[in-house]
Amino acid sequence: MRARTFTESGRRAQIVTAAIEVIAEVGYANASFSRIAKHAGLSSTGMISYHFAGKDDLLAACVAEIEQVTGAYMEPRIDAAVGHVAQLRAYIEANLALVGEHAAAVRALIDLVRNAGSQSTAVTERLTVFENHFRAGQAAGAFRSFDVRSTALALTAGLDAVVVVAAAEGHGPGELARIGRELADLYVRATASDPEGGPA
Amino acid sequence: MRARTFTESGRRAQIVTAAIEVIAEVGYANASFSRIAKHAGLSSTGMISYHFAGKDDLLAACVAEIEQVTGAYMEPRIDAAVGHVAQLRAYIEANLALVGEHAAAVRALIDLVRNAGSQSTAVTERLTVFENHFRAGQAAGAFRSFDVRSTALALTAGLDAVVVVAAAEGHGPGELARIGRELADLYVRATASDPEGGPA
Amino acid sequence: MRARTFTESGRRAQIVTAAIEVIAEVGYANASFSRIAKHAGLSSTGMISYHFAGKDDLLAACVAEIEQVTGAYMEPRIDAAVGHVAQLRAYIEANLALVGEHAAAVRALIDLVRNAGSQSTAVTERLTVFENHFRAGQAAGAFRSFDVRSTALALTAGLDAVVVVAAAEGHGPGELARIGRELADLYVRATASDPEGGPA
Amino acid sequence: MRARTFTESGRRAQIVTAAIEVIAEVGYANASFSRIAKHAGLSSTGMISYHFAGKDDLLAACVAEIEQVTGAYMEPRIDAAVGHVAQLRAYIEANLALVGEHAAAVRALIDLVRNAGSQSTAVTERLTVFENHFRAGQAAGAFRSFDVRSTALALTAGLDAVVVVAAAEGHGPGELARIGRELADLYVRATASDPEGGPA
DNA sequence: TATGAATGAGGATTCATTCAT
DNA sequence: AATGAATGAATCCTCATTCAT
Repeated sequence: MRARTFTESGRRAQIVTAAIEVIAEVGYANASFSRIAKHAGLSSTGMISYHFAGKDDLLAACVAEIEQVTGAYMEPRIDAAVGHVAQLRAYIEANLALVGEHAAAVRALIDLVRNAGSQSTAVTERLTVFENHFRAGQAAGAFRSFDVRSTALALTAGLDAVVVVAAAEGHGPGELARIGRELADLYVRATASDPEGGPA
Repeated sequence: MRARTFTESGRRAQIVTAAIEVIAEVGYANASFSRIAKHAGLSSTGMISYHFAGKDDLLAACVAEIEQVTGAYMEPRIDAAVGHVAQLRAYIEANLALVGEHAAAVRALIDLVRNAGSQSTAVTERLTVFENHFRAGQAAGAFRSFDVRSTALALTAGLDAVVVVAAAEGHGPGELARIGRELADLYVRATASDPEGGPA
Repeated sequence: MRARTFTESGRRAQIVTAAIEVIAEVGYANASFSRIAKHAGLSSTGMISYHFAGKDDLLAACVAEIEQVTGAYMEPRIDAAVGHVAQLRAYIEANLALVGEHAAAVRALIDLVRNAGSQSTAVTERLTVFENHFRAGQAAGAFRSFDVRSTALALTAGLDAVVVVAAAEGHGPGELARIGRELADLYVRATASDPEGGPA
Repeated sequence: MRARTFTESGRRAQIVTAAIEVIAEVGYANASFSRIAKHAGLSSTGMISYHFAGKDDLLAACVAEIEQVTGAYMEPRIDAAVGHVAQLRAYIEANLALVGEHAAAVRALIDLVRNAGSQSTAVTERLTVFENHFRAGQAAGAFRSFDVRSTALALTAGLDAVVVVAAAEGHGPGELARIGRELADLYVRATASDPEGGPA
């Protein structure tokens, strides 16, 4: 029933799960210890402070938990794709598909990243992954030459926005797949290497 | 020196300016009346409540003020461009250039949009503008056929992310122009109509 | 149109009238300068502070105004009655009839008396009037022998309560007259001198 | 020393007791959390908010506590009386006697009922009790025919007023008993059924 | 006379955290 | 390991009053 990371155990995991659901429901800004404790069925917030060093610690644990869950879902799908372009497409489509499976986790993660992103190391990681992927793809001729940093930033942020809206609107798998293809098309074209000659 | 909307006067404008700077500095979540009052050199938060009906009112005034300032900067530049594609490019480049002129305003606006966006009408407007622009461009053959909603969402969110980082890093005009061209390239390619034949 | 005491003039009277209406509407506790100023069409509360030494002063002016209005209505009716018992009855019936004519004033007055009564001299006056009336009536054999103080207190407070409810329920003149007779009967019997023999 | 309801325990009861005393001292309108906390020896108002959902909750707890205390005092005395008239008299005399035992509670209760009465169910109850008592007594021939509603209202309000003043003046038991008899006489006469013939 | 901006204390409430048990 | 009471700072907001214009 309850998703739990292998590193978490018992109460910690229970609180993390509750926190994720609360963040998904009321947003990062309104996710107080009070609300989380109530959602977790705890009678006091002291319980949370006891198990976590502070709010940052709890939030970091949430990020870790979500990444564990989402990674387990997305990684095999990405790895199944062959080639830099196909993997980019696979990433995007898997991310949209993920919305259908773990809507709360996805919404919570994006909210967390937006608001507490600067502190977490886990947060900057995805950007680096994208940058490296783009650089490798460029070297292999799969992507055209562009500024990997700005591009990675723009594309991941855009993807997040689409995912959040999709999660909020509660689409079925079919519609999510369609949106995933749309966005993948968009990003693939944006980064595609030019055919011989190329544009002026 | 102080930007002010024609409808604002005296203290109201002063408070709005302070609020924008505070939001840009510490973020929407931490922009309390206390901090804003201190930043504005006011002795109490009652002053703010005196001039604004509530936090929402103040925030709305901030959005209005920023949009006034940014609109005055960007609109002529966009209007100077001819054609749907050129205008898309102009929008993006103008937005990056704006960072050099009004960094605080830009950062504050994006934070405001992210956090209080759902309430404001002004907030959803830009999305609609993009959607309409895409639709018109598609009809004119300037853009390929794509889902205007998801695309508008992804591109505006991506643009915002790049702008925020650029603002935070304090680039000079030259670097900002370069990033603007990069992003414009990215988005133009993403939305370009296919040459004859086109891809499979 | 506007009821005004001869001692009041212009702005003061306007503010007093507004204050009475506000007290009648939202109650003494919620009758802030803000609300009164708004109701009076004034743009600031400073206006009120300018014309009145303080809240107590304004409230005293309200009491005076209301007593002027209600006195003008009730006194002739009471004076028309002959005899102590008949005057008691006339007082009660006139008070209920007054509800139909000046509901707001009556409600405001009772609220004022309840909440600010201890300070005002005007407030304790009615009690004294009742006590004196009872004493005189007792001396004349119209009333039986009872503690005039407790009785005056109990009867005036009971009358007030009935008046408040009657005012709140918006009865027509007929119903108000009926209630007046009911209450007059009650109080006349309560104070009536015993027939020869008297009760056990 | 400290009155406490069986349902209350520890701090809650302590705060309720302090609140009752504060209300009795400075009145409902001025009974702020600040004052109550200070009176209870608490260092912050947060303590109160921690134990009570809000001001309404605290006030409701006060009413419940007082009713518990006063009920325990008055009920046996009323039940000991036989007959409708005797019970009316017993009620009034017990209420005055109660002032000698729990002056603060009585004053606070009346203030609470006056100001926050509309919300509480417990508040309208007494009126209904009186009305039913009168109706039953009328049917039994103990009371004359009168409008039970207006009468119940007038008599309870009058009783409250007398009680409040008596509580404020700090009478001894003897004086309170005298006032009780006075008022009981008054009310019994007011409601007594006519001897054969009846008055003109 | 009149205005309305400014003040600063006080209102209830929520917050993350600590501590004794 | 767990509890839950206690804390006190911080939140936005309303209040009556003052003061310069």
